[in-house]
Amino acid sequence: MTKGPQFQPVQPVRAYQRIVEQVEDALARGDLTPGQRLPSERELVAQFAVSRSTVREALRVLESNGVVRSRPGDPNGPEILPFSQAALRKQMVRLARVDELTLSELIGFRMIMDGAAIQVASRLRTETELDELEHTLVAMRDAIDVDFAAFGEADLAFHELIARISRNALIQTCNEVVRGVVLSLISDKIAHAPNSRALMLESLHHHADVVDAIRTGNGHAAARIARQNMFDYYAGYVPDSEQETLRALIED
Amino acid sequence: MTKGPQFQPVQPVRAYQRIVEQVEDALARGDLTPGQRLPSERELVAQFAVSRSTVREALRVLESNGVVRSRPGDPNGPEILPFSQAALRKQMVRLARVDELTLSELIGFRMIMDGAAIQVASRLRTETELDELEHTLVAMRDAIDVDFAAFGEADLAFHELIARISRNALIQTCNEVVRGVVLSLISDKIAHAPNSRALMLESLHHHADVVDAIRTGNGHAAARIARQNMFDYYAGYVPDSEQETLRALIED
DNA sequence: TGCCGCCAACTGGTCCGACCAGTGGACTAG
DNA sequence: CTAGTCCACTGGTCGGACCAGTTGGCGGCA
Repeated sequence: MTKGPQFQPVQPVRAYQRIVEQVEDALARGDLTPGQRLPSERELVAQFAVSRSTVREALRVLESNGVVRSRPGDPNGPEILPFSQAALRKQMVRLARVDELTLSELIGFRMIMDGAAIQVASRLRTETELDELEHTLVAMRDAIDVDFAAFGEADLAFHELIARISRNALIQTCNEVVRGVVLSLISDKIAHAPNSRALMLESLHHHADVVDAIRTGNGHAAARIARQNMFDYYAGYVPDSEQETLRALIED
Repeated sequence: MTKGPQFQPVQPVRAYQRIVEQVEDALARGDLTPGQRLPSERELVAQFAVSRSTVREALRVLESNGVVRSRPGDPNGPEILPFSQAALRKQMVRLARVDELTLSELIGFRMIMDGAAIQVASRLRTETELDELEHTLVAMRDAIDVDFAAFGEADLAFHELIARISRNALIQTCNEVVRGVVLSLISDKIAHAPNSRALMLESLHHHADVVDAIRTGNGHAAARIARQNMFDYYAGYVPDSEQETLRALIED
């Protein structure tokens, strides 16, 4: 067993990295808040005592991370952005294609998250939130007569409301991100399904059942219905060999 | 109701962005795979017909996204990296501090993910995987006599194994990322808990109960035990006002 | 007086050329 | 055949330059 002062491998710290760190730290400390502006690039050159190239590389990193946004000609300078899921989704999309995330894994993830959100929501929901859920059901029914995109939006509103009632922003964010990734993979297939209207109707009925279960406080049943619904909705696009893992999520 | 050719707001596409897109697309198509090398910056200048500043800004974005890594003096050029959770974690940490993600939301998320993974694992596990689980329990028991960090590692190994058995890499990744975020927030508090040894022992017993439930195929019970364990382990660090949402996750 | 249109002073986006400290392979001397 | 040197090339940084676009103020017009 070796002992000693556990040295860490030291890698050179680039100048633009330290600029990024300073900005992010200021943001973490609250010295910088969304909506505020950064000085102009040329002003930052003076403050950080580096060249404009270096400042710009730091700004590109911050911009890519969704921290700031630069607009040409804006006299106020780069804008500090509020957090957005765009960056998180970017990472997940990359994870989906590089690490060969399968569709069944994404759908299984959604079944878990949505089921859990519904289970929690059935406990914490207030009467007014229950009314809101009813309203989203009406909106979904109306959307069926419009087109598939409208139905998708209404469905999104339903699940966003569920996530909000569950009082967990992380569930909400992950749900939306993964939902976006799934749809980007198979939305065209769904839209061209011959029996899309029947699918929408069935999905609507499932959602209504979920709301009923939530009303009676039966979170376990509500969650099971929701998972079953999502399975029925997506299972057709999942290879048979992968469906077993999804079925394991439906069990009582 | 307005109709018409649905014009999209057009924002200028920066040159470095199109370079980033080309590289990411090549990666998505498989023309570029992890381990391969990009041409040198000066070579990219020629291929993309832009200035070196532009190439470098694109490389900084790619590097910040965890796609490539540049090393000074490397004659082989920037390296294409395999996916890492570092970028995903970075986004979540940012989400945690900017959007004021509460500790209870993070813990609730882990309770859900870990519980679901255990539920699925109890169905899909093989005999050899069951043996592996037993081994991680032994490792945890041994680690208690070392120190808290060792116990944390053994605990991590347990949950990673669970996630692997659940056959869902997304669960695995999210679990590890969120776990990292949680620990970065309260690891110091846990390490200085006066009764840390008692906590570790109790946690070990809970884990053993989980494995027993998995062995008998009782996924529902296993998941409930796991969620209860995580609640007991972390609840002390969560404000009373937020504990209600976590309790909603333990119910039968 | 009040409105409108022009203009100048910015902004960020891109390009160029240069220098530096490293790296690593080829080449040479032993 | 090995060990040491050397040099071509790498990425990191710098400074200056030009362009197109935005913006706000100034001046002229109604």
